[in-house]
Amino acid sequence: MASSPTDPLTLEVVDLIGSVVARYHEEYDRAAAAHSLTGAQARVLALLSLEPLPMRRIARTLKCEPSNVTGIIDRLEARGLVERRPDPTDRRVKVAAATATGTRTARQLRDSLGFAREPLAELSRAERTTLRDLLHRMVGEQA
Amino acid sequence: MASSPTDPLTLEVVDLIGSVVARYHEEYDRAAAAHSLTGAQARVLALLSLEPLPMRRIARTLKCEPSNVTGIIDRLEARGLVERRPDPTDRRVKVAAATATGTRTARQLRDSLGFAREPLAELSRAERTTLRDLLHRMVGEQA
DNA sequence: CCGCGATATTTCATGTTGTCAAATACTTGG
DNA sequence: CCAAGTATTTGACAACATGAAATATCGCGG
Repeated sequence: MASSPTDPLTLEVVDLIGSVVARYHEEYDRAAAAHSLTGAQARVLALLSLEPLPMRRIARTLKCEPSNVTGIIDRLEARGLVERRPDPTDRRVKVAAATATGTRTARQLRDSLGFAREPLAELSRAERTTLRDLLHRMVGEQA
Repeated sequence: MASSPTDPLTLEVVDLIGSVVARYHEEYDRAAAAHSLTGAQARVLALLSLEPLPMRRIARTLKCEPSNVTGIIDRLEARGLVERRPDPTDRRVKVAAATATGTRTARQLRDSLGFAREPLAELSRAERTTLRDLLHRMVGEQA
């Protein structure tokens, strides 16, 4: 190990990551609230706007119980943003898919988020590249 | 603004930050669960281990309603990790303070977190310094 | 000094998210 | 075909979050 857990520099970086995490959530929830969505609903809608997914896969991606996903999809479906489809190859599974309205909402959400997180604009292109590489190695190593 | 919201490099960094956020939560909740604490409880306990705070200040730091803090402190107090003290200068306010046990728990929590987040060790000292500076500018600009 | 508006905390009602256990429906391999 | 396994839902419950209303206290203007 390159440094002890209590190494001051490491602790400082860990704290900074904590700040970034807090900030990220704040903005994510605010953007979601602008569409009367909760953070969890927005996350699932964003997922489904990429591709339809069976309930189980959503749960695995979110690292939560499938029974939890039922409720979230229920609420999204009640608002017409998502629909449940049968899986032709396995009648047990239900595939959740974003509706046209849902896809549109997801795109607006993503745009407003990308825009809100633009403090990255304070960094130069070269700096953003460096940041990308460092973060990539971090998440790469821990995955 | 230095780049459009849909700039590919910016979007990639934003996605990476999303990964870091997810990973951070996962580890934070796991470390908290090791002490039978929820994420919110662990966060408040960590706060109070630095210095005692009035309920209102806790709410402001957590960006939530004061009525929410009441419940979290209730649960921490029931387990002897925190205590409510009167404020000598204003009898309306109650100051929440970590007990000796609470302080010890908070320290263990912090150590295990620092250790768990040691994928930072994959980065050299110079790289961690660069990362610190970049993150610092990010959160500095947006604060 | 008195009273009135502001502030700190709590309580209550309600909604969302999360867990776990059990029920139901379906698939698959022996 | 049947038993074991899988996908989803349901129900009970806890934590977290908000907002409105109640209570206690503060501080200031008159």
